[in-house]
Amino acid sequence: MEWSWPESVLSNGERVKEELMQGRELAGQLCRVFDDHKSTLVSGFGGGGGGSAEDLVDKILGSFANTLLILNGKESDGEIVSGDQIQGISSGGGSADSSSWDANHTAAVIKSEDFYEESCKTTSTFKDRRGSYKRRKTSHSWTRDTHALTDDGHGWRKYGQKRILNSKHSRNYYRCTHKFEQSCKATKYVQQIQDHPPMFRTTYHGNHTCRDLDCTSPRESSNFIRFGDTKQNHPFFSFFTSVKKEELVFKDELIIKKEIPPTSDDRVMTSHNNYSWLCDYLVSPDLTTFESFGPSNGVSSTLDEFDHEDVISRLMMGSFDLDELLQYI
DNA sequence: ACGATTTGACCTGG
DNA sequence: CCAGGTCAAATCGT
Repeated sequence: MEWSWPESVLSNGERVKEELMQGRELAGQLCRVFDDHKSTLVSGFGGGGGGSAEDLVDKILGSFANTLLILNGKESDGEIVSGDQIQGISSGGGSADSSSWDANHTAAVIKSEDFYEESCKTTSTFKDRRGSYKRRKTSHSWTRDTHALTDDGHGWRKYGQKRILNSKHSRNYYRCTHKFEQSCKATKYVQQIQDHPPMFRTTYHGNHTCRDLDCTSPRESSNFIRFGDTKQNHPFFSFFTSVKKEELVFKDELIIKKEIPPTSDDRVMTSHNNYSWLCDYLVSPDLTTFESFGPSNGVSSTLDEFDHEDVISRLMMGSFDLDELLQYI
């Protein structure tokens, strides 16, 4: 199918290139920052990190935001642009499915959904398909170790519990409260990995695409990246830096509330996919900007083979040839 | 009544 | 084959 980028995109190609080059440069700097914080990758972000990494990510986010806006031909000249606005822009272009971006990233989810759709179509076989799913192969997951079960600000609903081999404690599975209402694909599982002191490992999969305040951080008004906004408003950073005066603590299945000061050393983060977890934040599933040009408009022939995450990852790693990217424009 | 949790069944990837 | 991830009926809590 024939498809071409909007004229505004073509005329702004140079500016796109500039923005991306800046993003690449900043990403390179950020990578060096990460290297400096290898052992304590995440704790360095929050309280005692000095903020340099945050600043860099701010700038990178800004670059990408500007790029996306230019691509949309709706640049806003230095204006602070929130993710909400970006989504609004993108929704005008094509698919209104805010989860499509994420779907393109998470093969397992796609498979799962495909299967589910398939099940729905063949209603005769729909009944009793428990446990029928596609296990995620390449998990874009990250873990968070805490000494207590922390409230991460999202609405979770438990959907399963499992005893894990060679583990004293069973693993609890949670999905986003708004999984069905808003097709939010975020899941996590929590497992106690140590007794004294108690240590819990929470493994997150997928991003929240829901917009409910209960689901996004209740202390933040949006799950969307707020480009150009203060650091605190980045979900990425709020995850680490938001003040959690209240923490839920499990004790023999009894949940008690405990006042604790926000500590960063309590939060150890491990990515299972290098920087992809960061990319998940950098590119919110709701940022359907590329997608808005997408399949419904016939761009799929090009962009389907255009691994968004890979591109962003490579941009992050500074290994992407900008001309290579611009060929897609 | 309704939403959340529990729990055994079920299915898949490795 | 089996450990892990998910489903959904039963149960619980409000």
